[in-house]
Amino acid sequence: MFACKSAKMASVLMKSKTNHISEKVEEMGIIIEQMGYAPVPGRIVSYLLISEPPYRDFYEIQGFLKASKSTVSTTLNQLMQQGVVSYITFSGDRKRYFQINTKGLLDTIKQQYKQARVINNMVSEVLEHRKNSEFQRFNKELKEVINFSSYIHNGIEKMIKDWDKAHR
Amino acid sequence: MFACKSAKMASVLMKSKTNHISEKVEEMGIIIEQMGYAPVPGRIVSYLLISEPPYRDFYEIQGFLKASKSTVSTTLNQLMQQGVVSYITFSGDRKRYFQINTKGLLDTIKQQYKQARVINNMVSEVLEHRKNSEFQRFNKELKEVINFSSYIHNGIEKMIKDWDKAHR
DNA sequence: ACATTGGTTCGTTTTTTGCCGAACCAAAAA
DNA sequence: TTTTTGGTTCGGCAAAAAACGAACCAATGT
Repeated sequence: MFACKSAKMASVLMKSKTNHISEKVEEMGIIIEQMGYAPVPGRIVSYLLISEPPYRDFYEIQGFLKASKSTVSTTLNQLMQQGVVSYITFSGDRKRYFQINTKGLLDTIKQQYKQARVINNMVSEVLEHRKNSEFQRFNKELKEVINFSSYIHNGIEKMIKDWDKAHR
Repeated sequence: MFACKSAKMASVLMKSKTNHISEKVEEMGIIIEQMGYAPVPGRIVSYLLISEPPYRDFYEIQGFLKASKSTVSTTLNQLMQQGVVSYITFSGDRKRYFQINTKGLLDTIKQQYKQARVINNMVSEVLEHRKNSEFQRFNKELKEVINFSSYIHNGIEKMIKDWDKAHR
C-alpha cells in the first residue's frame, strides 16, 4: 500500500517532469530539424543535452521518444558516426550509455561555419566566369555579393583559427 | 544551303557552350541544393548567375532545364517571392526576362548567417536548464560549446553590422 | 473575331524520406 | 544448454516533397 502510494507519487512527479522535458525536447528538436536533421535525431540530441543524467541507455531513449528500436538504433549509429554522440559503459553492466560528445558537437558546429567557404568559392567562380561579360552593371552587383561573402568567410575563418589557437 | 550550314555550325557551337554551362549549372546547383533547396530552384539560380546575358525569358529557362512549364512557373514565383529573382521587361516585348536580384540574394545570405543566433540561444538555454546538474563535468564541456557558439555568433553579428554601416 | 503567346493552376504521378516491425544475432545469464 | 538481454538489419509502407501535364486564362497580335 505504502509502496503503491509512493510509486504513484513518483509517477506523478516523473510525469510532470517528463512533460516539461518533453516540451523542451520537442522545441529544441525543431530547431535542430531546421538545421537539416530529421525529427528523431533532433530529439535524441535534444534529449541527451538536457537529460539528467546526461547519459541514457538504449531503452530509456526509446521509451522517452516512443520510437521503434530500429529507428533508435540506426539513428544512434548515425549520430555516433558523425561524432555528435558517443557512449560510456559501467563495469558489471552490459548496457551502453549514450551521451553527447561535446567535442564532436563543437567540431560539427565548426564545420558548419566553415561551409561559408563553399558559397564564397561558388560566387567567386561565377564572377571569374563572367569577367568578360557585356553586362558590367550586373558584374558590379555580383562583386558586392562576393565582397560580403568573402568578408564574412574570412572573418569566420579567422575567428575559428584564433579560437583553436587559444584552446589548444 | 549556306543558311543551313551556318545554322548547323551555330548549333554545334551552341551545344559545346551549352554543355559547358550545363556542367557548371549542375555543380553549382548541387551546392545550392545543399543549402536546403530543391534541384530545380538550385539550377535556375545557377543558370541565371552564369548566363550571358544574365536575364532569360521563361522559355529559355524551361528549355535549358528541360523541366515542365508548371515547375518553372511555380519555382520562379517562389524565388521571386523570396526576393532572390526578379524580372525586367523591354518595351514592345511582352515577355518577362528573369534575373538574379543581387540585393535580395545578399539579404538571403545575410539572413542565413544571422541564424547563428538560434543555435546559440538554444545551447545557452540548455546550460541554464542544467545549472543545478550533478554532472558539472558535462556542464563544463557544454560551456565550452556555448563559448564558441557565442563567440562566433557575436563575431558574425558585429561583422554584419559593420558591413551594413559601411554600405549604407 | 479568332489565334497565339506567355504564362498560371490544379490534380496526378514519381521520388525521396522517415519510420516501423519482425526476424535475426552475439554476448551474457541462468 | 537454453534463455534473456541489448541491440542490428532489412523489407516494406505511409507521408511528404518534387516534378509533371493538361486544362485554363488574360493580354496581345492578326
